[in-house]
Amino acid sequence: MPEKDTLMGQRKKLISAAVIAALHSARDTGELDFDQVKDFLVERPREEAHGDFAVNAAMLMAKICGKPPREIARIISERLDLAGNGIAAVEIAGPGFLNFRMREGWLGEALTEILAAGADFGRCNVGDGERIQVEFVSANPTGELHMGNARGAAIGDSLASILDFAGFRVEREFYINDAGNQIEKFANTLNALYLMELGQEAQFPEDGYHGQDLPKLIQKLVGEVGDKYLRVEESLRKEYLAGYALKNKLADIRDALENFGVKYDVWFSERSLHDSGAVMDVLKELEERGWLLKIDDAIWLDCQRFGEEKPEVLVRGNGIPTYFAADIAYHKNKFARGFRTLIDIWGADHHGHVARMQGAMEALGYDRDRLEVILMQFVRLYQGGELLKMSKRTGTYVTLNELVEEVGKDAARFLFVMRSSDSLIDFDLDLAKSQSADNPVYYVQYAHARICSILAQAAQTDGAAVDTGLLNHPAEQQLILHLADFPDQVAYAATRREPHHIAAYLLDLAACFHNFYGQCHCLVEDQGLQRARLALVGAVAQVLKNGLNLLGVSAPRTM
RNA sequence: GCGCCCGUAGCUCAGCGGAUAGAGCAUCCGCCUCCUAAGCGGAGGGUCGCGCGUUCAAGUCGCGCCGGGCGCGCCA
Repeated sequence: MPEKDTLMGQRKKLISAAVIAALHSARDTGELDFDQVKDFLVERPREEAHGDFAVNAAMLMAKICGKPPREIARIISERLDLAGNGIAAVEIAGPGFLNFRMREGWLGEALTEILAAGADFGRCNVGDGERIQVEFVSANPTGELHMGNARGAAIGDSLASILDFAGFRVEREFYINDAGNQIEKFANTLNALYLMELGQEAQFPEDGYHGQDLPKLIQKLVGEVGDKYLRVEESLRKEYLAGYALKNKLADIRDALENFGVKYDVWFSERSLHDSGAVMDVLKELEERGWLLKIDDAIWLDCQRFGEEKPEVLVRGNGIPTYFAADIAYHKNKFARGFRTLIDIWGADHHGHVARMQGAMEALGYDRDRLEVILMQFVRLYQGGELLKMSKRTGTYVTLNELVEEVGKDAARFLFVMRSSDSLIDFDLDLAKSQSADNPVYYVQYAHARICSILAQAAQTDGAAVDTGLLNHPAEQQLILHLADFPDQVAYAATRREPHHIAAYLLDLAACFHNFYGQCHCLVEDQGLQRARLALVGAVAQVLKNGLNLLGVSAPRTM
């Protein structure tokens, strides 16, 4: 059961218990015959006419009991003990659903609970204190962050917030790829740029980095140190240049992410794994466990043992370990830090890496399922109706900073996080910029601003108690139902690791509010009714804010 | 060729094995003497890619096709 003690979860539990008791009672009298009750669902039906909660137990038990579903539903309903659990009525419907209607006033009680919980409403405990780490973006510090990184940042940060709200102990981590081939290429590029900037003969490397940010960085460096490194040995110069550039690029990345509302708990250096010997240690461990193969001077992981097509290189013939080797050491390190579950968010182009990474965890004796990888499909950029090919290497890409500047943090984050990570996003820059008022995020934010405006205009509260029983308009009841559902939505999104459900929920809640707004006035003569409605919209504002907060989107008081 | 993801309204996408498949945009028709019209109400628009299977029940699960994206390196 994803919901433990949530508002709706409590009610569902009561109904579930009542149904189970009825089934057992029927078996005791011999009316029904079965070994055990199948796991049935207590859910909120889409149709209002189908009551407050629907149960599919009768349909699931039909085969075991050898009776038609509606017959079983009748037996259950006759044996239900409705006393003391808030259930007002049950009816049999459709193919054998049991539709439950709660006692009048239960929504009022729910609203009271929501108001009491305030900023904490929506918290649940599916995580049960489990330590979980979300690693995301982890872009090479050789360039600027692009749209794909932005999507990863939005998804990762929101997921971490949702997990936290759902009772996990979460840490956000950025893995710095400050070692390996890329860094070598990076250093070569910087070296060439440095020499060129000082008017020296130099050839730009064929596989160098073309980002516009690098020449600027070199100019800045020359301004600081001049030609001091012209006369030192090339390898030392490269090391210095790479170190300088990495420090600067990393600071830029950190700033860009903070502008996007993302803050990490840990920045973890790949290089530190090499320096500390952790990479060598893990290779040794794999060897002791018998997972290594030696072919053509290279050392391979025997991936076929966990069902992969071919072995994978861990140490090249030249003695330099691959990225994969470092990544294994890295993930072992994560487990050693005490995380029960690791979540990595990668681009779809890395999917080939998933199975062997999980396999490597298995080789080290960990349960492979404790490493979860979320693959996100690409962001395709369009401008002027044309596809923009993004390439960090050739320097043609839209940066995260440009995105924040032109589209805005709120709109960009919402756009990324409202879609499932499985779906390929076609991002039309012109549309995002020019028609930003059409962005769904404003629909949600507008609902919040509208409520703040109402609350600001309301006369100060006289402190009298709110009579939630006055909220019996269908639009009011629908609103409360939506509000009450929030904790379950959080639990669901956390369990599935899918932040987009929260965005969908908020759009739904906003729609529900806007509909209510058209039908019911809050500032009315009747003071009792006004108090009740102000309490209701106050709860809506609170839930909108709580939800937007999970997505890293602001809840403006005015728009 | 093999692996992963996707295919749902004209477009972009939701959809926890359940009841009459939804939203936004676009099109059309209404709604500001009234708490923010960045809003609301209504209309049209669907062989849920195709086929077979599992199930009381399939957009949802399984298998096979078709179409698109991405991978398949002593790169990361």
